[in-house]
Amino acid sequence: MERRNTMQKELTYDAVMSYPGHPSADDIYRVIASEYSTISKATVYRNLSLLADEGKIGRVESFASGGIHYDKRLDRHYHGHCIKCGKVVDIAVSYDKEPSFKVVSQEDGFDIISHEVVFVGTCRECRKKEKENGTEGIKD
Amino acid sequence: MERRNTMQKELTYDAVMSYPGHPSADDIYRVIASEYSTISKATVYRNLSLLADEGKIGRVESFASGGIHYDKRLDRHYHGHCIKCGKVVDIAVSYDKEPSFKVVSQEDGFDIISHEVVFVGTCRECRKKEKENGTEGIKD
DNA sequence: CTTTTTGCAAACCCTTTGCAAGACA
DNA sequence: TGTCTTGCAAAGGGTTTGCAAAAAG
Repeated sequence: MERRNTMQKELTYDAVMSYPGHPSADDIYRVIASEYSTISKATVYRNLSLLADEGKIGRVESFASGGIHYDKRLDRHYHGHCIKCGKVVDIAVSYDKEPSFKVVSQEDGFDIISHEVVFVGTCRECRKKEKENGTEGIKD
Repeated sequence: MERRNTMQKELTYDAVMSYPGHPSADDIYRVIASEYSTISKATVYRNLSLLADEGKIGRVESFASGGIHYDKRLDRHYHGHCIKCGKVVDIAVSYDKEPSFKVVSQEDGFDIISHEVVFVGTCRECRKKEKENGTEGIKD
């Protein structure tokens, strides 16, 4: 499988690099389509997946929305997943104590490749919206 | 909203409690449908979601498959997500050092409710399958 | 030229929803 | 009774796939 360079591939990569935050595939598609209207959604999906597989961009599973988000940052860092809107945001944290895990039981035979720490919560925009609407406590 | 008990709700709960591992909604549906063939998939989905919201069963987002899995265990424990088949398995770990996180920057205004530690890797069945087929290194 | 990549549309998977009929309290 | 819950079928969203035409090397 010899890999070829195409304008669509570059547009996809550039769009991720210049997108603020953690865009979904559809976010990227819309950006590109706005200036290159004939690009296909399938092409964008394929190229994003390819770029992530090649390690050129990051791939983030959203805990909250279930969908896939992409990330220009390749270094190890932490994400917050907003339970209200599903958005993924970078979180700067440090450990008081660095954790180190020890696998106590491998009876299930699971082979650990890596671990992720995911923060779950609410983003500023969603809390602001709730405060404005004052609907926090309202149940049907 | 007064909640009512139905046979479907009990069947759903019982199916989760007796299912080994971490079934998807569809896994549970198939179990119930095999002996109570008129149950609707929507009912199972609704009841699983309800039971999880009520804290009677656990809900697990699968990193690997993107879908939702359910869990009979309600205590805090750790999961391994198989990148090959998407299965969720329990992992017994202990910390050499308990981590404690400190949020260094809240410039993004993210409000942390909880955090999850997710182990990513391969389950025994998938590694066994790979070994048998000997297809590890084969690329198209 | 050969093989990869594209665009299109349809297929797919998993989950949710609208609604009338049925079941619980 | 009143209203919560069910079953059905259809809609939904996010992503993937098959295929012929176009483009890269």
